[in-house]
Amino acid sequence: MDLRHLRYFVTVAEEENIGRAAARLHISQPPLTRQIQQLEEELGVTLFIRTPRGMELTQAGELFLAEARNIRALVEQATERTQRAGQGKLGRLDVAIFGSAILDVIPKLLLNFRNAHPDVKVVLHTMTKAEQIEALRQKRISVGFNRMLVPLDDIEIKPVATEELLLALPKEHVLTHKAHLRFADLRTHPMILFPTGARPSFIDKVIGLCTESGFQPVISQEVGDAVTGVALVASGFGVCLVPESATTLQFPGVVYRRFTDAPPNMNVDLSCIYRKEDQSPILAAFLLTVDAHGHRPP
Amino acid sequence: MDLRHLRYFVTVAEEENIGRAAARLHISQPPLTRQIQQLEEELGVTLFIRTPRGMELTQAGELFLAEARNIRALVEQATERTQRAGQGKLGRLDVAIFGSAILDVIPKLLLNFRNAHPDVKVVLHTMTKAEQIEALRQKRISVGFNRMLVPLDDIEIKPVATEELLLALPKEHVLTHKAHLRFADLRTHPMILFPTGARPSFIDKVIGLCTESGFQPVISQEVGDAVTGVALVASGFGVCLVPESATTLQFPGVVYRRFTDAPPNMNVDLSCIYRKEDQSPILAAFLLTVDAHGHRPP
DNA sequence: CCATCTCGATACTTATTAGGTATGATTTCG
DNA sequence: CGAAATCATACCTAATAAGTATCGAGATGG
Repeated sequence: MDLRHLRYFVTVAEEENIGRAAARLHISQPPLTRQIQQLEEELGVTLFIRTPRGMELTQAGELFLAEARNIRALVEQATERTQRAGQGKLGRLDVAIFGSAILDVIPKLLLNFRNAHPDVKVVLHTMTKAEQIEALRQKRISVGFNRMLVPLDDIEIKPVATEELLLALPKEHVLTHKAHLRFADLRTHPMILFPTGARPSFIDKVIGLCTESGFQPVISQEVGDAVTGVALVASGFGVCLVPESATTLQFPGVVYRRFTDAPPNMNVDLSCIYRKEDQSPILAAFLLTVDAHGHRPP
Repeated sequence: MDLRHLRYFVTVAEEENIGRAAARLHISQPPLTRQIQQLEEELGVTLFIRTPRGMELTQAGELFLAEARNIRALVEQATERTQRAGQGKLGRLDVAIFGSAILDVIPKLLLNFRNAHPDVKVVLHTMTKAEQIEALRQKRISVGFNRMLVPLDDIEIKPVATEELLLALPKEHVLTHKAHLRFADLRTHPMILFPTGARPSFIDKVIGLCTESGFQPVISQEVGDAVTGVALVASGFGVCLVPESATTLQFPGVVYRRFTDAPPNMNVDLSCIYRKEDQSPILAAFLLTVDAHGHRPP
């Protein structure tokens, strides 16, 4: 039995006449007669009573008509849904983020993507950098977001945003009142660094900048993420260098200051990573959204 | 797209390997490769990632796999159900009965049929003889039960049972105490006759018997059916000739008596009627049940 | 009441397409 | 680096669906 048989059968049942049905199907009458006979023979059931006026469904035929229509509708629906899935418009995307990345750029990105692809279920997973790479390789996720990524053979790195580094410091701190804040001013002030965990990471960027400026940072405390860092700033543990997006965190007693001598390398990247060989249309659509988002003035 | 495509697709998805799938399908590998390509082309969707280790479903492929399995199961179910319908094991049978036929033989018959064909929904309609014939012709019913039927061109009549006529009479009636009740004894006793309505019917049978015995019945009352007749016997309106099956009706104060001189024609038939050209397997199954039921000692 | 029409069935031919054989291209693995 | 495994391609054969012409049984209408 074929879907053709069902199509033919439904048409004959609707027209109650083989000739008219054949015309509607754009074939001639004899093959249609034969296909119906074939269907009846295969089922072992008489589906039509042949009368001199045409074809009349038997009770079994009535039942089969309902089933055939249902099956045809399901086939159409399956086709449509599969095509939508193939175009990246239907399905699921597992995305990994790191602790404090959920601050500014990524939520906007996800919101854009959800608006453009409402039937793609985006599932967020919080993972460290190492966990993200392992999860990518095991295909538990399709995209990860992170900073300070080192190239790998099988993982593509796509820059999403570059953020300037700002200084988070207590409202009453001596540096707060300087007209021109320079990076070298940090030399003697205790600093909160983050994140602990896998290297290289943001912490190395900060230490590198200090070294370039000719000093070793005075480390007050190492913490897990920017949120904790800024919380400690509020508590007077010291100052903390944070990416610009962290300014979303408004702590009472904490202010953010830009450096007036910011060198070109004094910013930190945010990238997304995915398997190089991943051809998933949903990923492709997601990367398009990332591109669209990325094109904004520096 | 064909059901073949679905079958092939599901097999390849299950084996994750075209060669093994081809073996399971008892075809060679190249045509299977082509059919899968064809399916992908028609859908416009990549269903598999080809790797040197085999075929791996894409996300769209996973979705299509679920749909394809579902469709295949439905096709199988549709086939099965249609075949059961074609064998008269599934469907609906509309049966007409007359007022008091629901007393003995017909309920037993219907019960037998329901046990043998539990998935055939039997729908009972109460109709007069004329209504039954009209409903048969309009295909609103498939079978009718009645008595005293006259042959028609398009309607087949199949005898179901022959019942002796008994006399229903009040417990205190003078005839109750006669050792040998003869038909001619009815000559002077007021009788209740039934049914009113289309002729010929049971009433004509009774009048005919009286005429044969050489008298005109004294008509006390004409009523619609046996139930009403026996009820009036209980109320003292007179005696009433009823088919044997009416003895199921046990009224206080009413007794039934057999005639000792019952002539061969002193019984009444119960028949079923159906369209001569009706080839419905459900009807055929029902008539088989009627035959099986009919074979019982007189 | 017979000619005519309608409808499905059949016989035969043609065209399409599924399936088979042989082989190629590529990757993995010992 | 050779061998094995995997899917893809080219080409041919076989199965089957579709087309043409015609038949035969009932209805229809002058």
